[in-house]
Amino acid sequence: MSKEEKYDVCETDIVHESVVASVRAKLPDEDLLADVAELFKVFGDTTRTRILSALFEAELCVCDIASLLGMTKSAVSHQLRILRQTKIVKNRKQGKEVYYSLDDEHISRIYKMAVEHLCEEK
Amino acid sequence: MSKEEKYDVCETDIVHESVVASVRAKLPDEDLLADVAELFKVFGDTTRTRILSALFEAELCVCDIASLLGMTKSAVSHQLRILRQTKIVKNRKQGKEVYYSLDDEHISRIYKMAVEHLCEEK
DNA sequence: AAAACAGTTGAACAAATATTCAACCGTTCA
DNA sequence: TGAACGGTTGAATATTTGTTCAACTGTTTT
Repeated sequence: MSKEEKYDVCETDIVHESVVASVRAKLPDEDLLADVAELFKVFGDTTRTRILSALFEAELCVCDIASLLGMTKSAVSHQLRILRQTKIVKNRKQGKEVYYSLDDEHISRIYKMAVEHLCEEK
Repeated sequence: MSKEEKYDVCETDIVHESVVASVRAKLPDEDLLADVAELFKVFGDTTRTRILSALFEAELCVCDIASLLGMTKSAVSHQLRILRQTKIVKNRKQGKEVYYSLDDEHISRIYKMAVEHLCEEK
């Protein structure tokens, strides 16, 4: 146990070893944590939250959303792909148009809860 | 109304104008949306979610957290600053050590809700 | 069949962000 | 007082991520 072992990582002596050990035992596994972070990351972008709050009101095609947000269809489509991959949004093709709507009520509630929280705060 | 006005933004003819108008009227204001996105962005990082799930279990000093996550104190401190600025975490100084704990129960519930949601899904 | 349109995609670019590194501050203890 | 330690900070670097641009697919319409 040379002094050289005590780098910046600080994993010796002074740390409250017993507390750290007990917390470590209770930590959720890394896979779950990664999923949680990924879900929140999806909500953590203004463009996507704008898209979502639009879809809370109605089913919309890409062109509608683009016009609503004042963005190009391309930019919107890119973000819709992310929302689709994370199962937050689903789509339905009709003729030339692709209509998007919310996929998961469960996830919607998380989002609305946050909005309400922030509303109260003000 | 020349043809040149119809760029990629697609804000003419074919769009479902009445639907778009009614949705636009119901959209939350931009400030709120920005706040929502910002809050989620904070949760949207693996390091921060790991820190938070540790603090759910116990109050911890920076050194504890660093050792728990296998990261440098500096990296942890940078992330704690973000969590502090967004009022998700608070700190208490005692001697040389700074102890961190969760600040807002309200926000904690949002986080836990997401974790539960993802647990069920599996 | 060809033109027009809705939407997607991949590469390139620009902006945002996490970690590292080194220097620093404040407290404790010899 | 000064060395040791916990913690913070700012600049630099590396990575991630959002938007743009141009090319493309598939459907409708003439």
